[in-house]
Amino acid sequence: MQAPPISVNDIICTIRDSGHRVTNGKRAVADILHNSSAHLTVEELVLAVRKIEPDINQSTIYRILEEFEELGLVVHSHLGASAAVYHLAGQSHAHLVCDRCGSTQEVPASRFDLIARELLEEFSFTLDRHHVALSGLCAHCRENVEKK
Amino acid sequence: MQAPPISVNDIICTIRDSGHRVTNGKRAVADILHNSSAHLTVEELVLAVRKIEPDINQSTIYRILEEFEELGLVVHSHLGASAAVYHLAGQSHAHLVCDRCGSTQEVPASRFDLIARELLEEFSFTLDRHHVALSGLCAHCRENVEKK
DNA sequence: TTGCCTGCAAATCCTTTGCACTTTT
DNA sequence: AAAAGTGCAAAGGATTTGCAGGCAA
Repeated sequence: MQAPPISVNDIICTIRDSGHRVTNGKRAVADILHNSSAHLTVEELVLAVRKIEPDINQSTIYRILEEFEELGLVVHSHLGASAAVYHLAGQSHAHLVCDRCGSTQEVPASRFDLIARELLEEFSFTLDRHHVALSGLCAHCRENVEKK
Repeated sequence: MQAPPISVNDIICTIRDSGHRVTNGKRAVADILHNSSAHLTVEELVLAVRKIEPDINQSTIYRILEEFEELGLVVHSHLGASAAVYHLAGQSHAHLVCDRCGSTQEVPASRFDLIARELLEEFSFTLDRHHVALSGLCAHCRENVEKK
């Protein structure tokens, strides 16, 4: 059920095949996302990309990410914090976000196969398992709450 | 598993008990949220509250909602659209948000009891079932995608 | 009276957009 | 050369904040 890992080359080919153009900026974004298992904010992405392409502009990053999302290469989530985070679609996982401390854990997307099937059958809703973000309390914050 | 319904009076008492003050603005916000099963944006809430308290300011609404959330009376979700939506915690349900058309369906929170238990056991994560928002495709948009 | 609450306006943060210029194809 | 991509700056929307005055306790 897990999508196969996507190489930087796969990304480049997908861009070209879709009729879009391959630029240094896109190569750099693909590179960063591929070499980072984390979920990055646009700001973090900009800083990272500038180590490769120093003159890249933030709005260009936004536009590249928009294109990558349309191509299904990238997904983003709102993890409670204000800014959205992005990562490659191949690294398919859900986020568990702690309401208190903001920490996040990742859960394999396959864990949502069952509920995805239920939602499809009962609500005709096709869950995007690349894009699940669940709120709650992490173990640590849970303890602190209970001590009160 | 469903939280008991919260009356406007319960809300007022919770505010007072917590040491916060009860104001007309808070009463109005409690009233609107209680009488609306929908999930409201701050803007919608402002318009609704102004029918009761014409001079209320938007930033006051934000501050009231912040307080209500801290007290556990209210929860908000980011339903993909830009603005967050708020509703009473007692009206416990998850949102299914269509990525294409933005439509939302509600699902009883109890549907997430099983996965909540799994997440707790395997990841020590306490899911907040009041705050689940899942992305995907609604039946209608699903059809359109397949026709392509 | 005390100090929490509010209105107002300005600030901030994240994201989008218009336009002229530069690349990719 | 044509079209897509980019930098820059400005606009946009959502949310937060500082401060002076107003109101609940």
